Amino acid sequence: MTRSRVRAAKGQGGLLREQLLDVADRLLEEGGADALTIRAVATSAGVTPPAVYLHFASKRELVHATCLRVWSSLFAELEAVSRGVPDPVTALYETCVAYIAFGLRHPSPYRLVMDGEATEASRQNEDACFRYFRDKVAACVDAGVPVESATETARLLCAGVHGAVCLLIHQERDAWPPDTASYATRAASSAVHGALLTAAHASRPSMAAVLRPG
Amino acid sequence: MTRSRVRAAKGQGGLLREQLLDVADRLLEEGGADALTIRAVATSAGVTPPAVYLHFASKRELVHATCLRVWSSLFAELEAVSRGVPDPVTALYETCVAYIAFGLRHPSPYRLVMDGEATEASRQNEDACFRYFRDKVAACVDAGVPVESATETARLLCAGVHGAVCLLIHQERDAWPPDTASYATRAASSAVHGALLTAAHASRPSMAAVLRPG
DNA sequence: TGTACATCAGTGAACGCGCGTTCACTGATGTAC
DNA sequence: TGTACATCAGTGAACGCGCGTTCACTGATGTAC
Repeated sequence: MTRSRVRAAKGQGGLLREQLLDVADRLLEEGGADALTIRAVATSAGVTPPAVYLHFASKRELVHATCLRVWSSLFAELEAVSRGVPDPVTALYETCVAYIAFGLRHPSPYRLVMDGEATEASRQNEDACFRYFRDKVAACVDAGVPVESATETARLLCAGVHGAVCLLIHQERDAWPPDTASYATRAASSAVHGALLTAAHASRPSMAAVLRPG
Repeated sequence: MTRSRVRAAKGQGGLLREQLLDVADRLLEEGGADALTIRAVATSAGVTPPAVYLHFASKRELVHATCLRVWSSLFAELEAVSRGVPDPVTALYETCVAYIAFGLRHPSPYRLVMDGEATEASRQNEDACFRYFRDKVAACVDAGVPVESATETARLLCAGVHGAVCLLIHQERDAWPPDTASYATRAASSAVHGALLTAAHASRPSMAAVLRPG
């Protein structure tokens, strides 16, 4: 709530755009998607609601621009984590851990980009995220991990990490898992093992199959 | 949209309550949580909005009652599926498949009960659902499956199946997986294998660990 | 160097909308006398 | 058997709210003459 915002200089009207996006980030982070209204963003930026329309054609575009920022920071974190990890399976695992950690650190933005309405750009980012995982799986395949289809495996993997994030976000207020961090690593481990194992031989689970794996 | 509903007889006012819940189910199923409004429910039941308040104190209570119905049908389907399956691991797997199938068949109700605001009763049902999975895992442990903690394993399992439902719901309009049904069984298989394997020895994923499992 | 003017970043007040909810009322029906 | 009355399922109109969005306006600032 910047009380008396200084009006931007003549050619610098675009400055407000960045400020609005910063505020939108913060409101989303603190109050969830419901807190992301034109009025709240404007007021918190120290400006009146119509001023928002100087930079965004509609609420939809403001939300969309906010989502693009979330995707960018997710990609940045994923790319940072697997640098310098030679073992491709470990790199895949670390990617999963980073993904889950991102979701837990930014629950509302994560939910917005995952559950929000599907624009063309959001679909592209989802695809890019999926391809990122698939490429990491492909690296494992190149190194000799037996997997039928990298694409199928990546799907199983995405389901696993996404589910872990969802459950932890939903239950974190109840302190469901005693230790969130250790659960995140176990969930990542479970997703990697499950996806690679299922994609390798895809046996129907049974006592016999579980007791004599491989 | 029952145009001219016959007014209930003197002692039978409670009949409307069931009709309202039926309508609420249908609206939720067809239009998602946003379509579940007092006005829409009343109109679709052939009644005026204030009539709803004769049977529900608030919108919150109407939604809550609708959620209870969703939980009931989920539990009924889960319980029906593992009857007569002697192998406990297979029973666990079939439970996962049924869970995912339920989510896919009722995407909006599933999302409502999983992501909706947490009332005391909704928390109890979530706990009951979790316990259902944990008991199925415990049966596997009793039969000799090596698992450190049934509770931890059930958490990994819930994350896996929930993630599979979320991703399939979210992507089904794009026909992301070519064959939804086969993906559902693979996701269930991945969740079971991943959870049991991780809970058994919990090795940090690496090339060596993946190539020499067990 | 001074002044008229176009430009541009924002304001202030209002719009229509759908929502949950309230309140005074109605009209049929079973019951007491 | 007939009638007054209490009960009960619903109606009709309206309330206040927050929302996205629009429109006419303002006032500072750079620029042309």
